[in-house]
Amino acid sequence: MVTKQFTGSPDEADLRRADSLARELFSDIANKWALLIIEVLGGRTLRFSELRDQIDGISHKMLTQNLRMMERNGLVEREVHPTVPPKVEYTLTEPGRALKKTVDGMCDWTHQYLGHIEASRNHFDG
Amino acid sequence: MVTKQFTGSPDEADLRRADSLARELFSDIANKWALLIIEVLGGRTLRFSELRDQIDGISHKMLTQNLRMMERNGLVEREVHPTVPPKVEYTLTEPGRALKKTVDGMCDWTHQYLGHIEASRNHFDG
DNA sequence: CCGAATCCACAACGATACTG
DNA sequence: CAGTATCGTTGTGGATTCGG
Repeated sequence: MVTKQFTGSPDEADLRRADSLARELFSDIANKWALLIIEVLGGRTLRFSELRDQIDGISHKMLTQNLRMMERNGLVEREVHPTVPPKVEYTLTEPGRALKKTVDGMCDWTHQYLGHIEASRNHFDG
Repeated sequence: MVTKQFTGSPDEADLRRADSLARELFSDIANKWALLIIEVLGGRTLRFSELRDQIDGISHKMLTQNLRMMERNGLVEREVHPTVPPKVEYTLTEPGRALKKTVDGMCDWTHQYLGHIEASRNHFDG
Protein backbone atom coordinates (compact mmCIF):
# COMPACT_ATOMS: atom_id res chain seq x y z
CA MET A 1 0.00 0.00 0.00
CA VAL A 2 2.99 2.21 0.40
CA THR A 3 4.77 1.15 -2.74
CA LYS A 4 4.23 3.70 -5.41
CA GLN A 5 6.49 1.93 -7.83
CA PHE A 6 4.90 -0.27 -10.42
CA THR A 7 6.85 -3.15 -11.86
CA GLY A 8 4.18 -4.87 -13.88
CA SER A 9 5.00 -8.20 -12.31
CA PRO A 10 1.86 -10.20 -11.50
CA ASP A 11 3.39 -11.49 -8.27
CA GLU A 12 3.87 -8.02 -6.90
CA ALA A 13 0.41 -7.05 -8.03
CA ASP A 14 -0.99 -9.98 -6.05
CA LEU A 15 0.98 -8.97 -3.01
CA ARG A 16 -0.30 -5.43 -3.20
CA ARG A 17 -3.85 -6.67 -3.56
CA ALA A 18 -3.55 -9.01 -0.59
CA ASP A 19 -1.99 -6.22 1.40
CA SER A 20 -4.76 -3.78 0.69
CA LEU A 21 -7.35 -6.42 1.54
CA ALA A 22 -5.62 -7.11 4.84
CA ARG A 23 -5.58 -3.42 5.66
CA GLU A 24 -9.20 -3.00 4.77
CA LEU A 25 -10.12 -5.98 6.89
CA PHE A 26 -8.05 -4.64 9.77
CA SER A 27 -9.89 -1.32 9.58
CA ASP A 28 -13.18 -3.19 9.61
CA ILE A 29 -12.58 -5.24 12.72
CA ALA A 30 -10.33 -2.89 14.68
CA ASN A 31 -13.28 -1.00 16.07
CA LYS A 32 -14.93 -1.05 19.43
CA TRP A 33 -18.34 -2.41 18.47
CA ALA A 34 -17.14 -5.23 16.26
CA LEU A 35 -14.79 -6.50 18.93
CA LEU A 36 -17.46 -6.25 21.61
CA ILE A 37 -19.93 -8.17 19.45
CA ILE A 38 -17.37 -10.93 18.98
CA GLU A 39 -16.77 -11.10 22.71
CA VAL A 40 -20.43 -11.15 23.69
CA LEU A 41 -21.37 -13.64 21.01
CA GLY A 42 -18.61 -16.03 22.02
CA GLY A 43 -19.49 -19.60 21.14
CA ARG A 44 -23.20 -19.02 21.62
CA THR A 45 -26.05 -18.30 19.27
CA LEU A 46 -27.91 -15.11 20.08
CA ARG A 47 -30.84 -13.21 18.68
CA PHE A 48 -30.53 -9.66 17.50
CA SER A 49 -32.37 -8.33 20.54
CA GLU A 50 -30.30 -10.43 22.92
CA LEU A 51 -27.12 -9.02 21.47
CA ARG A 52 -28.48 -5.54 21.80
CA ASP A 53 -29.41 -6.08 25.43
CA GLN A 54 -26.00 -7.45 26.31
CA ILE A 55 -23.92 -4.80 24.60
CA ASP A 56 -24.22 -1.76 26.74
CA GLY A 57 -24.79 1.47 24.83
CA ILE A 58 -24.97 0.12 21.30
CA SER A 59 -27.72 1.49 19.11
CA HIS A 60 -29.98 -0.51 16.84
CA LYS A 61 -28.27 1.03 13.86
CA MET A 62 -24.70 0.33 14.91
CA LEU A 63 -25.57 -3.24 15.75
CA THR A 64 -27.11 -3.94 12.33
CA GLN A 65 -24.31 -2.17 10.51
CA ASN A 66 -21.60 -4.10 12.28
CA LEU A 67 -23.42 -7.41 11.97
CA ARG A 68 -23.74 -6.87 8.21
CA MET A 69 -20.07 -6.04 7.94
CA MET A 70 -19.15 -9.10 9.96
CA GLU A 71 -21.43 -11.30 7.92
CA ARG A 72 -19.86 -9.99 4.74
CA ASN A 73 -16.42 -10.80 6.06
CA GLY A 74 -17.54 -14.26 7.10
CA LEU A 75 -17.21 -13.72 10.84
CA VAL A 76 -20.82 -14.39 11.77
CA GLU A 77 -23.55 -16.50 10.30
CA ARG A 78 -27.02 -15.06 10.09
CA GLU A 79 -29.99 -17.37 10.38
CA VAL A 80 -33.46 -16.09 9.69
CA HIS A 81 -36.43 -17.97 11.11
CA PRO A 82 -39.51 -17.18 9.02
CA THR A 83 -41.81 -16.99 12.02
CA VAL A 84 -44.16 -14.35 13.31
CA PRO A 85 -42.72 -12.39 14.93
CA PRO A 86 -39.46 -12.76 13.05
CA LYS A 87 -36.47 -14.26 14.79
CA VAL A 88 -32.92 -13.78 13.57
CA GLU A 89 -30.00 -15.56 15.16
CA TYR A 90 -26.31 -14.87 14.90
CA THR A 91 -23.44 -17.28 15.46
CA LEU A 92 -19.69 -16.92 15.13
CA THR A 93 -18.23 -18.86 12.22
CA GLU A 94 -14.98 -20.79 12.53
CA PRO A 95 -12.90 -17.76 11.47
CA GLY A 96 -14.93 -15.69 13.90
CA ARG A 97 -14.19 -18.05 16.76
CA ALA A 98 -10.52 -18.02 15.85
CA LEU A 99 -10.53 -14.25 15.98
CA LYS A 100 -12.31 -14.35 19.30
CA LYS A 101 -9.33 -16.09 20.86
CA THR A 102 -7.11 -13.13 20.11
CA VAL A 103 -9.75 -10.69 21.31
CA ASP A 104 -9.94 -12.68 24.53
CA GLY A 105 -6.25 -11.95 24.87
CA MET A 106 -6.96 -8.24 24.63
CA CYS A 107 -9.61 -8.48 27.33
CA ASP A 108 -7.30 -10.45 29.60
CA TRP A 109 -4.63 -7.84 29.03
CA THR A 110 -7.03 -5.08 29.95
CA HIS A 111 -7.86 -6.64 33.29
CA GLN A 112 -4.32 -7.72 34.02
CA TYR A 113 -2.87 -4.24 33.57
CA LEU A 114 -5.74 -2.26 35.01
CA GLY A 115 -3.60 -1.19 37.94
CA HIS A 116 -0.67 -0.07 35.77
CA ILE A 117 -2.95 1.90 33.55
CA GLU A 118 -4.78 3.64 36.34
CA ALA A 119 -1.50 4.62 37.98
CA SER A 120 -0.11 5.84 34.69
CA ARG A 121 -3.21 7.93 34.07
CA ASN A 122 -3.09 9.54 37.47
CA HIS A 123 0.54 10.40 36.96
CA PHE A 124 -0.10 11.79 33.49
CA ASP A 125 -3.15 13.80 34.47
CA GLY A 126 -1.52 15.31 37.52
CA MET B 1 -20.08 -5.07 32.45
CA VAL B 2 -23.78 -4.72 31.87
CA THR B 3 -25.15 -4.79 35.42
CA LYS B 4 -27.58 -1.99 35.99
CA GLN B 5 -28.54 -3.09 39.49
CA PHE B 6 -27.26 -1.06 42.43
CA THR B 7 -26.77 -2.64 45.83
CA GLY B 8 -24.77 0.00 47.64
CA SER B 9 -22.08 -2.48 48.59
CA PRO B 10 -18.55 -1.00 48.41
CA ASP B 11 -17.23 -4.15 46.75
CA GLU B 12 -19.69 -3.80 43.96
CA ALA B 13 -18.85 -0.14 43.65
CA ASP B 14 -15.21 -1.10 43.13
CA LEU B 15 -16.21 -3.63 40.55
CA ARG B 16 -18.27 -1.10 38.70
CA ARG B 17 -15.39 1.37 38.74
CA ALA B 18 -12.91 -1.20 37.46
CA ASP B 19 -15.45 -2.21 34.88
CA SER B 20 -15.96 1.29 33.58
CA LEU B 21 -12.21 1.81 33.46
CA ALA B 22 -11.80 -1.39 31.49
CA ARG B 23 -14.45 -0.25 29.05
CA GLU B 24 -12.88 3.13 28.62
CA LEU B 25 -9.51 1.55 28.05
CA PHE B 26 -11.00 -0.87 25.57
CA SER B 27 -12.56 2.00 23.64
CA ASP B 28 -9.19 3.74 23.62
CA ILE B 29 -7.15 0.93 22.19
CA ALA B 30 -9.74 -0.78 20.03
CA ASN B 31 -9.13 1.57 17.15
CA LYS B 32 -7.24 1.20 13.94
CA TRP B 33 -4.47 3.72 14.49
CA ALA B 34 -3.57 2.72 18.03
CA LEU B 35 -3.23 -0.92 17.03
CA LEU B 36 -1.17 -0.04 13.98
CA ILE B 37 1.14 2.13 16.06
CA ILE B 38 1.69 -0.75 18.46
CA GLU B 39 2.47 -3.09 15.59
CA VAL B 40 4.89 -0.75 13.83
CA LEU B 41 6.63 0.26 17.02
CA GLY B 42 7.17 -3.33 18.08
CA GLY B 43 10.21 -3.66 20.30
CA ARG B 44 12.01 -0.78 18.62
CA THR B 45 12.44 2.86 19.45
CA LEU B 46 11.25 5.20 16.73
CA ARG B 47 11.06 8.92 16.20
CA PHE B 48 7.80 10.70 15.54
CA SER B 49 8.64 11.20 11.88
CA GLU B 50 9.74 7.61 11.45
CA LEU B 51 6.44 6.39 12.83
CA ARG B 52 4.63 8.72 10.53
CA ASP B 53 6.53 7.45 7.50
CA GLN B 54 5.90 3.82 8.35
CA ILE B 55 2.19 4.09 9.05
CA ASP B 56 0.57 4.57 5.73
CA GLY B 57 -2.14 7.19 5.61
CA ILE B 58 -1.92 8.48 9.17
CA SER B 59 -2.02 12.23 9.60
CA HIS B 60 0.19 14.30 11.84
CA LYS B 61 -2.78 15.00 14.06
CA MET B 62 -3.94 11.41 14.46
CA LEU B 63 -0.44 10.28 15.26
CA THR B 64 0.05 12.84 18.02
CA GLN B 65 -3.41 12.25 19.44
CA ASN B 66 -2.96 8.52 19.62
CA LEU B 67 0.56 8.76 20.99
CA ARG B 68 -0.69 11.05 23.78
CA MET B 69 -3.48 8.67 24.58
CA MET B 70 -1.09 5.75 24.63
CA GLU B 71 1.37 7.61 26.78
CA ARG B 72 -1.39 8.48 29.21
CA ASN B 73 -2.39 4.83 29.43
CA GLY B 74 1.22 3.80 29.94
CA LEU B 75 1.60 1.94 26.65
CA VAL B 76 4.43 4.01 25.25
CA GLU B 77 7.23 6.00 26.76
CA ARG B 78 8.04 9.39 25.29
CA GLU B 79 11.61 10.60 25.37
CA VAL B 80 12.40 14.17 24.37
CA HIS B 81 15.92 15.04 23.29
CA PRO B 82 16.48 18.76 23.82
CA THR B 83 18.43 19.18 20.62
CA VAL B 84 18.03 21.44 17.63
CA PRO B 85 16.13 20.35 15.73
CA PRO B 86 14.08 18.55 18.37
CA LYS B 87 14.01 14.78 18.43
CA VAL B 88 11.31 12.79 20.17
CA GLU B 89 11.48 9.05 20.50
CA TYR B 90 8.77 6.57 21.37
CA THR B 91 9.15 3.09 22.84
CA LEU B 92 6.64 0.49 23.95
CA THR B 93 6.54 -0.03 27.70
CA GLU B 94 6.23 -3.47 29.22
CA PRO B 95 2.42 -3.34 29.23
CA GLY B 96 2.63 -2.10 25.66
CA ARG B 97 4.78 -5.02 24.60
CA ALA B 98 2.40 -7.41 26.33
CA LEU B 99 -0.47 -5.93 24.39
CA LYS B 100 1.50 -6.21 21.19
CA LYS B 101 1.55 -9.98 21.54
CA THR B 102 -2.23 -10.12 21.31
CA VAL B 103 -2.27 -7.65 18.43
CA ASP B 104 0.22 -9.88 16.65
CA GLY B 105 -2.40 -12.57 16.98
CA MET B 106 -4.91 -10.37 15.20
CA CYS B 107 -2.48 -9.72 12.37
CA ASP B 108 -1.71 -13.40 12.02
CA TRP B 109 -5.41 -14.12 11.94
CA THR B 110 -5.90 -11.56 9.20
CA HIS B 111 -3.37 -13.16 6.94
CA GLN B 112 -4.38 -16.69 7.79
CA TYR B 113 -8.01 -16.16 6.86
CA LEU B 114 -7.51 -13.81 3.96
CA GLY B 115 -8.79 -16.45 1.56
CA HIS B 116 -11.91 -17.21 3.59
CA ILE B 117 -12.70 -13.56 3.90
CA GLU B 118 -12.26 -12.80 0.23
CA ALA B 119 -14.47 -15.71 -0.72
CA SER B 120 -17.09 -14.70 1.80
CA ARG B 121 -17.10 -11.15 0.49
CA ASN B 122 -17.50 -12.22 -3.10
CA HIS B 123 -20.39 -14.45 -2.11
CA PHE B 124 -22.04 -11.70 -0.08
CA ASP B 125 -21.59 -8.99 -2.67
CA GLY B 126 -22.86 -11.11 -5.51
C1' DC C 1 11.40 18.35 13.99
C1' DC C 2 7.60 18.16 16.94
C1' DG C 3 3.36 19.85 19.00
C1' DA C 4 -0.74 22.59 19.73
C1' DA C 5 -4.59 25.23 17.95
C1' DT C 6 -7.76 26.64 14.50
C1' DC C 7 -11.02 25.92 10.90
C1' DC C 8 -14.28 23.27 8.46
C1' DA C 9 -15.88 19.36 5.38
C1' DC C 10 -17.80 15.34 5.82
C1' DA C 11 -18.74 10.93 7.94
C1' DA C 12 -20.58 8.77 11.89
C1' DC C 13 -24.13 8.33 14.93
C1' DG C 14 -28.78 8.50 17.39
C1' DA C 15 -33.58 9.17 16.91
C1' DT C 16 -37.52 8.36 14.50
C1' DA C 17 -40.72 6.36 11.50
C1' DC C 18 -42.22 2.90 8.36
C1' DT C 19 -42.21 -2.07 6.24
C1' DG C 20 -42.54 -7.17 6.23
C1' DC D 1 -38.95 -8.60 16.10
C1' DA D 2 -35.75 -7.22 12.75
C1' DG D 3 -34.37 -4.26 8.94
C1' DT D 4 -34.10 -0.10 6.09
C1' DA D 5 -34.38 4.77 5.20
C1' DT D 6 -34.27 9.50 6.34
C1' DC D 7 -32.99 13.46 8.94
C1' DG D 8 -30.53 16.36 11.99
C1' DT D 9 -26.78 16.66 15.06
C1' DT D 10 -22.42 15.63 16.75
C1' DG D 11 -17.85 14.89 16.29
C1' DT D 12 -13.89 13.06 13.86
C1' DG D 13 -10.13 13.91 11.25
C1' DG D 14 -7.42 16.51 7.47
C1' DA D 15 -5.20 20.83 6.19
C1' DT D 16 -2.98 24.58 7.73
C1' DT D 17 -0.59 27.67 10.63
C1' DC D 18 2.17 29.21 14.22
C1' DG D 19 5.24 28.45 18.21
C1' DG D 20 9.16 26.07 20.83
